[in-house]
Order: sequence, then C-alpha cells, then structure tokens
Amino acid sequence: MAPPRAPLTRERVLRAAVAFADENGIESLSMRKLGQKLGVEAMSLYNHVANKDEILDGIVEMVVAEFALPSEGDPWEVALRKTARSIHEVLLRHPWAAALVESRVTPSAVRFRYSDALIGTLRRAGFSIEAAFKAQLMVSSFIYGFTLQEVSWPFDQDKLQDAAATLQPQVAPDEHPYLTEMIGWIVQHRALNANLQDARAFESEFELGLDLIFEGLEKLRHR
Amino acid sequence: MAPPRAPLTRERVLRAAVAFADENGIESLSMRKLGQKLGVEAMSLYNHVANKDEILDGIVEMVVAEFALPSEGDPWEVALRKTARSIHEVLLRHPWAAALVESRVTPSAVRFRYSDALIGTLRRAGFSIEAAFKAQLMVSSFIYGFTLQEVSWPFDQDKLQDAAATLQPQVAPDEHPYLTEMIGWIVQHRALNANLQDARAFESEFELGLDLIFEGLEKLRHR
DNA sequence: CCCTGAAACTTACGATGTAAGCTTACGTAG
DNA sequence: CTACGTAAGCTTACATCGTAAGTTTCAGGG
Repeated sequence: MAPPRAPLTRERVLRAAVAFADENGIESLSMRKLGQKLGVEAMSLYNHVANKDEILDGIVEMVVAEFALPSEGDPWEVALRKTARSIHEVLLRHPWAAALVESRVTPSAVRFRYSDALIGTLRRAGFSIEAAFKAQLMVSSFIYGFTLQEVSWPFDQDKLQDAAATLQPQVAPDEHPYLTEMIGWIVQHRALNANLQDARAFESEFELGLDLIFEGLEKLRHR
Repeated sequence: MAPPRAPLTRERVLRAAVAFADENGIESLSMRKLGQKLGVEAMSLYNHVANKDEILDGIVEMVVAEFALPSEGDPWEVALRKTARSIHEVLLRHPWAAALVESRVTPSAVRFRYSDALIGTLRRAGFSIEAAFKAQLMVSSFIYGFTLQEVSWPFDQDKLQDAAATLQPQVAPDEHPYLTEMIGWIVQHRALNANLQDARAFESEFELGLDLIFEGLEKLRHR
C-alpha cells in the first residue's frame, strides 16, 4: 500500500546533501531539511552517517572525486593545466566547496589517489621530491585562493555593473583614487564582455595565473 | 558596591570576539559565550551590534586592519612582498581568519584603504589598470590559498612527524608510490628542521611562491 | 525629586545536532 | 508457516543556538 520507499544508503544521503548545498547553500544544510528532502526523518540519516561532520567530509569527498586526474600521456604542464581547469570548474559548479575542500582535509582514498597522481606527474617530469612538494603547494594555493575569491565576490558576476555602481558612491574618489579608477574600469570592461558566458567571467585571469605559475615551476624543475 | 563595570562598546565587543576566536576557534563563538567573556548577558551585545553576522564582519575588519599597507618608498616588489608577509603573519596569528576574510567580502573603509594602497603601488610602478587588476588577483589568490592550507592542515606542524606516521599505514605504498615517497620525505625533512620555530615551518615555501609570482608579474608590467 | 533614555537583564520561541528508546518490516532458521 | 533477530526507520527529549520582545536599572538633567 505505502509506496515502497527506495532504501536509503550513505551514497544517497551524500548525493542529496550535495544537491541541497548546490541549491540552498551549505550554511542552510541541516539534518532535518536533508531528511525532508529524502522523505525521511532527520534521525534516520544517522543509520548511514555517524554525524553531520561525516556528511560534510563525505560531500567534500564526492566533490574531490569529480576532479579530473592528470592524464599520463600529456607533458606535465598540459596535464596539470587540464587538472587545474577541471578543479576550477568543479568548484564553480559547487560554490560552497572551495572553502570546504581546503578547510576539511580529512585523509581519504579519493584524496590519496588524487595526490598520488599529481605528485607522480611532477616526479616523472623530473621534479625532485622537494620541488614537487613546492610545486603542488603553489598550484593548489592558486586554484583554491582564486576560486574562493571568485565565488565569494559580493555580487553576482552578471550583476557586476549594477553592484559596482552601488559601490561607487561608498568609495570617496579623492581618498581612494586608484580604487575608484579600477572600479570604473571594471564596469566598462565587463560591460563590453557581457556577451560571454558569465560563469567564465574570470577565465582569462585564471589562465594567466596558470601560465605564470607553470613558467615559474619550469625553472624549479631544472634544479 | 557592585564593581563599576566598564562600559561595553562595539569596539570592546569585537575585540573580545577576536580574542575568543583565537582561543577557542571561530566555530564555537556564540553570543552567550561572548557575553559571558565580557561579564554580560548575550542580549546586551545587541546594543552594540545588530546581529552575529555583524560581529563576523567586524572581526574580519579588525583583522584586515592589522595588515601592513605597502610602503610608498620601496620598489613595487619589495612593498608587495612586505605586505604579503604581513598578511601571512596576521592570518597565522588568527587561524580562523583566512577562511573568513575571503568569504565575507563586505565593503568597508578598511578594505577600501587597503585595496587603494595596493592598486596604487602597482599603478605607480607602471602596471596598466588591467595588469594591476590581474596582479592583485594573483597575489591575493596565492596568499589566501597558501595560508588556508597551512592553517587547516590536519595536524599541528610541531606534531607533523607523528601525524605522518599515523597517516602512513593508511596509504598503501604499492597503490600510492609517489604519495608514500613524499610522506616519507616530509617526515625526514621536517625532523631535520624541527629546530626552527614551528609557526614558520612553511616560510620558505611561501617565499618561493612570492618569488615566482613577482617574477611573472614583472613581465606583465611591461605590456 | 522625578523624568528620561541608554544599556543592561529576563523571558520566550523556533531551529539545530544528536542521544536514547521504540517500532516496523523482512530474511532466514526451525 | 511461524518465530525471531536485525536493520532501518520513527518518536521523544535535551542542550545550545540566534534573536524578538518586554522589563529593569541607573546616571544625569530638568
């Protein structure tokens, strides 16, 4: 009589949590709301996860699993660039993830696999262990730092002109001449490029950053 | 009779909040506990701040106010390097701040002042507006990304060997040869350098990153 | 002396994470 | 077919949270 409810699993719980965070933001994710989304009471979730922290760790792991691993065939810069782009895209798809992935570094198989592939790419390209350690630090610092800014910018990128306009009166031009100049430039510049997809608004800046970092790492490799 | 309690002010509230977060972590900061620390009921805080969000914004602002502004006398790389080091140090002093400063970008006078000084340094050094925009993005991406990793590393830096030892059995050496190798190296390497102050454990990596970025930006300047 | 206004305190409400116990459904052993 | 153990759900309960609303306290000015 009652509809045969699909059996809950850890997998389904985590998947629903990711979806919920994507839709409503991570800060409003609660056990009760998540249960509701799954047609279940909050406490039932505890049959599949130990507590909320485990859910957070779990969804981080799901996101990390989406990262493309560096391909073995490509030269190291190409492989790393593809991976960096993939991470960037994934983090933009799950805007709450950039902050979580770096702040909840719980050891897990998915992470091990990713780290090993990344370090392997560098080592096989001739980086010393130390250089590989530093290179990997550099690259991930940039990716996460950049994306974190991108997703937590106070205004939507497609509303950037409006937002900047709202901002402008707050900035006294004589006290902050350079900032004023830059806000003006951003408004203009973004207005011109408004036709390109907004999610990619900072793509050229991201790519420039990668260029710059890989160039620097190339030098590090020869030591 | 009653001890004449010092009058509460917004300033005192925020200062106490920063201290509390430093001592107990930002996640356990609550209105009641903060009130308790100030010898006051939770609701009394609302006479000086609108709500908890304003406290978070406020402590972020206090932290940003600690950043050293780029000095006007120095060449641009020197000025920026000093500022970068300062930010890095401040964020290590307030380990909760790295995540907050980038995720709560509320416009404020302190931030305007900082941005204007930074952009000004670049502009006066010959960077075009566009180049200055990109340069500033690069530098802050690196600083925050790097520091965020540093403070959320799962183990204390002074306990790194122990932590790596705990980690080692989890990593299957044959499945993750490169990761295994690197963990081994870290344990050794860190053991050797254990004498230097632990808070500076990643200082050389940070400096290398700055070197690399400034070198890249120097090219950007000549376009 | 009382009035006023600011700044504290008190109470109360809904939301949260989760411990503890209870109920139900179902696969398997007798 | 029945009995029962177990997994997976539900219910209740509690401490803690942010904060709305109302009340008290008290210093300073008329």
